[in-house]
Amino acid sequence: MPTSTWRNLDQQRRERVLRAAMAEFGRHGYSGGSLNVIAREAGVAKGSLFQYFTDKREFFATVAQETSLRVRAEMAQWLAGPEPGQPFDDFLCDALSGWVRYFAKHPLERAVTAATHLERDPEVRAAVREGVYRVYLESLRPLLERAVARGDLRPDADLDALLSILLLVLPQLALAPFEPGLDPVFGLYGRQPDELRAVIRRLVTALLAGFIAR
Amino acid sequence: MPTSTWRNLDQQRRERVLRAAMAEFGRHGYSGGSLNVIAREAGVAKGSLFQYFTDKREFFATVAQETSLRVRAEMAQWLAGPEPGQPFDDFLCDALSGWVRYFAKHPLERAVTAATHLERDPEVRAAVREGVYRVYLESLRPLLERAVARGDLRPDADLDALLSILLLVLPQLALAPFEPGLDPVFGLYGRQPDELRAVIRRLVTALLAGFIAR
DNA sequence: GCCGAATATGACCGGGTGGTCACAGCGTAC
DNA sequence: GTACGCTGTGACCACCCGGTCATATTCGGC
Repeated sequence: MPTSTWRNLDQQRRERVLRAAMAEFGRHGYSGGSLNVIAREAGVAKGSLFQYFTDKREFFATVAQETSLRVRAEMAQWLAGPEPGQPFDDFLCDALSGWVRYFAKHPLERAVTAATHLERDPEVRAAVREGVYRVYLESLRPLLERAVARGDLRPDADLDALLSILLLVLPQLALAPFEPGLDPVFGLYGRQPDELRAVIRRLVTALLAGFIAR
Repeated sequence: MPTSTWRNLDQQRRERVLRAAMAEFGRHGYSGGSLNVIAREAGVAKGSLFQYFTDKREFFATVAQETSLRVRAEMAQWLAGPEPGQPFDDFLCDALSGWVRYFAKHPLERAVTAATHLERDPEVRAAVREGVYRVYLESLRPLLERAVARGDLRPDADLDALLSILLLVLPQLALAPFEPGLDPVFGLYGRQPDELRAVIRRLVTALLAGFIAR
C-alpha cells in the first residue's frame, strides 16, 4: 500500500520515520498523532511523508502492521506449544509471562499495541485489528487444537470460548502493567515481575479450570 | 466536581447538554469530541459549558460517570443476584443477556461506554475509568461474595480473578455486537439476539467451570 | 559536465480546536 | 425604579491540524 518511494527508501531513513511514527502514534493514537511531530522527530520534511503514503490513515495502517509483524516474530518461540511433559497450565503461565516481559522491554511496540486496541474510529479500528487478530488466531488456534489432540485439554473443550477470552486477556496483560487505569482489581500498574507472575498464575488457573484434562 | 450552576440548572437544559455530550463524545471519544458541536447540538452557547465545568476533561468525566450511573440503575434488577433456586450460571446468562439487550436499546449509553473504554490518553482514561469501575465493582463484588456465602460458588473461588475477567467480558459484550472489528472469534457484530444468547451461554459455561460449587 | 527524473523541502492553505471575556439579559430585593 | 448578582452569549484568541505545491536538491546515465 505504501508508495514505491517508501519501499525503495534508504534503510536508515525508513527506520527513522518508522520509529518516530511508532512513538507518536503510540503516545497519542491515530487521530491524536501529529504528522508534524513525526516529521520533526524523524528529521524529515512533512512533505516527504506524503510521498511515502497517500494519507495519514495508510501511514498508520503501515506502522501498525509492521509492528504486529515484529511482535509475532519475537513471540515465535512460545507458539510451538509446551515442551514434552510440561503441564499445559505451567506452559501458559510461562508464555504469558514471556508476553508481558516482551512488552516491558519494548515500549514502542507496546504503545502501538495500545493505540491499536484503543482506537475509537470504527473503520480505522476494524481495518487495523483485522490484520492483528489474524496473526494471533493463526497461531493460537492450532496451538490449542494440538493441546486437545495431545490430551492436555479436555476433548470437549469449547476452544472458541477459550480463544475469545484469551484475546481479551492478552492485550490486557500487555498494557495494564505499564499504563494506568486499566486494571482496578489487581492493580497491575507498576507491579514487579514476580508479582505479575503470581497474578498470571491466578488468571490461568481460573481460565483453564474447565479446560484442563483430568 | 461540576459547578453549582450545573447542579442548579434547569432540568431540560441540563438534559439537552448531557444528551448532546453523550452523542458527541460517544461518536469521537474524548479528544476527538468537539465542544463546538456539543454546544450547537444542545442549543447552548459554548461559553455556557465553561460555566458548568472548569474544562473539557471534567465535562467528559461527568458525562462518563453519569452514564455509568444510568447503566447501573437500569441493571439494578440483576444486581440482587439469582432468585431462590435458580442455578448461578443460568442467572449469569440472564444477567448478561439483559446487559446486551440494554445496550442494544440505548445507543447513547453504549457509545459513551465505548469512548470510556477506548480512551488513549492515560490520565484521562485513569480518571474516567476510576469512577466507572468503582460503580461496577461496588455492585459486582458483593454479588459474587453473596454467591459464595449462599453456596452457589465454591468457597475457595478466586473472586478477584473472576472479577478481573468479568470486567473484560462486560464491555466486550456491550460493544462487540454493535461495533465492528471487536470480536474475530464469534463474529458478534450484527448478530441476532438468540445467537448472542447462545454465545453468552458458551462464555458463561467456560468462565464459571472452575467456580460453580459441585 | 550536463540533463531529466526522482525525491526532499517547508511555507502556506483552509479549517478546526479548547478556552476567554466583555457584554447582554433577567430576576429579585429594596 | 434601579442597582446588583447570576447566567447566557458568541466573537475572538493563539495554536495546531492534515494536506498541497512550487521550488530546491540529489542522483544516475550518458
